[in-house]
Amino acid sequence: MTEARPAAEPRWLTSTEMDAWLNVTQLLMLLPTALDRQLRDDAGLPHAHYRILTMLSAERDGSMRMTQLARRAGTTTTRLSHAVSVLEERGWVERSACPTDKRGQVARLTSDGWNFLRSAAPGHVAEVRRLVFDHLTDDDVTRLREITAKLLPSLAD
Amino acid sequence: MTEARPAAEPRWLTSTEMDAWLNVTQLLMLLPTALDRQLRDDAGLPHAHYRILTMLSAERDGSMRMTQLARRAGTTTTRLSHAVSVLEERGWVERSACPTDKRGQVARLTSDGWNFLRSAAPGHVAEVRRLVFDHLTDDDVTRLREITAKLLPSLAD
DNA sequence: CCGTTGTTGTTGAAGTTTCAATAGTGGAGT
DNA sequence: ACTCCACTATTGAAACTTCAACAACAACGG
Repeated sequence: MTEARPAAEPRWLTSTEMDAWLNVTQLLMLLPTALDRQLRDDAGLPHAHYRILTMLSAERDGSMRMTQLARRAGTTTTRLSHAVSVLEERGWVERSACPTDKRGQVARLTSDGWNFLRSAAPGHVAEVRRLVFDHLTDDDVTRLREITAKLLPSLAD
Repeated sequence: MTEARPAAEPRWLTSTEMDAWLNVTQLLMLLPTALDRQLRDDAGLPHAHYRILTMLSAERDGSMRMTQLARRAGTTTTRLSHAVSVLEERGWVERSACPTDKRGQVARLTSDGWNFLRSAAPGHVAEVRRLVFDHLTDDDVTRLREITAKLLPSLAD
């Protein structure tokens, strides 16, 4: 025998892959921090909470089941449960029992929630432009959409 | 006069930009969570802490000033200070006074720190491959490196 | 109908990040 | 030497996330 099974030399990253990965991880650290800062300063909530509101606002009635909302927002049910509690205290979201499944809860954007989003959106979009799209060509954007689309499926369970 | 200054209609995202942005933000939510889970389960620390160790390991003597380490790791000095306290308790990092600047502190990877990294790296690289590079062509990787390189400068202060 | 298993959503404690405040030192100008 | 401002790093409290445990209901098979 030559070597134990799990000790087989791993396939390390190539030089190009390593460069890309260093950039990606740096972006993973810096971009959320930058988005959080703008939203905290200007609107008083973290990006993850803002995201929950926008996902609700994409529904016609501004409401969604908790589990589905968690999936859409890219978060966990635990995180969502805590977050909705905060958003509920601020009056932007309301919980109600699901009529078709007694286990379920439905989160709904309140009137204040809609108003808040309308007031916060322009500043946030401006920041997203400033941080991201101002630096990219149309072709970059298309390619970014394609590449991210390839990565998402395996991350969504 | 027609309208107040800050109320000018913002430049909303185009359809393509919005698609790309939805993907990017979803990635921003899911990828760190996935990296954290693998590292917590297999190595017992979050990705941000692992990243600090790898940045130290890239230095020949495994040591760096706190502020520079924070920049390299894409974090803040506050976060780093807390993180190094944890890493120090686990025996993977040591602090010492900077000889040339009495305000400064130097973080250094210990022998245990090096050993830990050697043991954790293969599993982590495998996960990075599984989550990211297995889904991308060589051209994708090159393009990803270019696009991220365009975004980083404005994020690094 | 009953037991079993899976799903939904919440909770509390522990760990991590954020924010504001702070102490100590460096550096430039007077 | 002194003043002023910038830089370095840390601290504690509040906010957010993670993890394990749990309660309640749904869905399925016997």
